[in-house]
Amino acid sequence: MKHRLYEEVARLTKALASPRRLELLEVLAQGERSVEAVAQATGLSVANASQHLQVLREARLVEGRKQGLFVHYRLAGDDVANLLTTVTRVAERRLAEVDRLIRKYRDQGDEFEPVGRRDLLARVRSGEVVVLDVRPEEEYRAGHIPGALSVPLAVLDRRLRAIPRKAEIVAYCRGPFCLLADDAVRLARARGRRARRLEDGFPEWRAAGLPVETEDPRPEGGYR
Amino acid sequence: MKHRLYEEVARLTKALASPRRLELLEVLAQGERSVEAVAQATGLSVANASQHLQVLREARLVEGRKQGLFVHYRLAGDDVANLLTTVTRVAERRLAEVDRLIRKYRDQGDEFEPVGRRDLLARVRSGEVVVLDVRPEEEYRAGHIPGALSVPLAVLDRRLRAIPRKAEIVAYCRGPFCLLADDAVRLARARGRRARRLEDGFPEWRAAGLPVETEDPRPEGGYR
DNA sequence: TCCATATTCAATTGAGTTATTGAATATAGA
DNA sequence: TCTATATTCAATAACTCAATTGAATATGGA
Repeated sequence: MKHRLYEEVARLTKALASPRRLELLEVLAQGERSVEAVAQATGLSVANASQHLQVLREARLVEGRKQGLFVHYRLAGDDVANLLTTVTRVAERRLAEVDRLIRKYRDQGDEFEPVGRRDLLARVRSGEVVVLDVRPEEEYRAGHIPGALSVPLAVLDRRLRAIPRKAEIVAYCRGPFCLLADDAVRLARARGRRARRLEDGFPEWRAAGLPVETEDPRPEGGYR
Repeated sequence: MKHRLYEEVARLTKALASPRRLELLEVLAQGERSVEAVAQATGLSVANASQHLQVLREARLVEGRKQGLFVHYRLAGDDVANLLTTVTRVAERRLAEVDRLIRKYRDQGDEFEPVGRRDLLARVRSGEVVVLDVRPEEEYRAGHIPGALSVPLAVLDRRLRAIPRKAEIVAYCRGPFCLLADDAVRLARARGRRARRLEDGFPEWRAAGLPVETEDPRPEGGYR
């Protein structure tokens, strides 16, 4: 009956699996607080805070105590505070590791130089690279590099999983001074991918007389 | 910039928030394993195991090493194994606490005696108790106790949240020898609710000439 | 080169989660 | 009793996750 325990552990980790609730716990780690005080401290709406607190209570990570109009919540025990610091420490270590990797790559030299326009087309065709258009979708529809997928920054993290790990990612946006592609590259690298930005952007591509696609041959992106 | 870290911690706990993945980690804690070996050990399909392993890899909880046809996965570090035991220990303690509470209540006497038919109707009307019909939905539709909600066992855990904590829960099923209601009561108590079963079941209720409802006045249950 | 095999991908389906909104409930005090 | 206030409830819409299926990819050996 090992499953029973896994279920229980998962109930607990599920309650922890939300940045909001982690923040709530952090607040409660400082001491007992009313719902409103918690909401204030975290910037959540009162109703939302209340619901999150109930999730935490069902997982027995916090306890509530009603006194007059107020319900005072607090951590359910020292082991909860411990758990919180343990999991945070592991996350910090992982994060530091990622940073270290990135720095190492960056120092390695031209592996992470921006990509030139000339190289790109052939490498897209060969499947060696995946080109991401990280501009808003309307701009993509109005014209984009052939074979590029429309992946606005907001959905990149989610879509990343659907892109083969071995492919190198090349992101582009509106031009050399637009930062969208830089953000995309940073995120992709943080997830362990090889990623570069196109040295300039789509306007320059078009201006150079290179081919442009206006219909999307794989709607929502061939990958997912 | 505290949010950045909460996001990171949540990425990690999200990866842990699945009984399947916890089981995978447990297997990998014993040593390096190929995808197929992991699938075998856990009873998951290979594709499913592979996907879960990738989630774990994105969270940097495991690492993969390709060798020939096989990819060998292993835990990403000692801190992962530690985290795993820490979170399990907390869950165990919570679980034990719940058991203790239940036992305490049970020993307290008639608070947890089954409910008699006579008492029930008045208490439903007063809102003092919530009556749950835990039989399959077809049976509920064919006739049930007035005011009862249809909550088959499979969805009970989910629906429980929508039932006010202060209300006592009374569950019934097919009769005194049917165990559905017992399971429901056990689950509800494990979630910290006051819950009892009806001493017998619906057939006896009907046989006693008590009122029966056949249309559902609050479809899918008035609560959620 | 072709084949067998381990793994991953891509799409789909159903289920669960989150934030938001407005209403309901409960309590203290006038 | 009525009122003001803290909290919770209920419903909804948008998003995210899990399992399944069949196809695609990569590798080692015949």
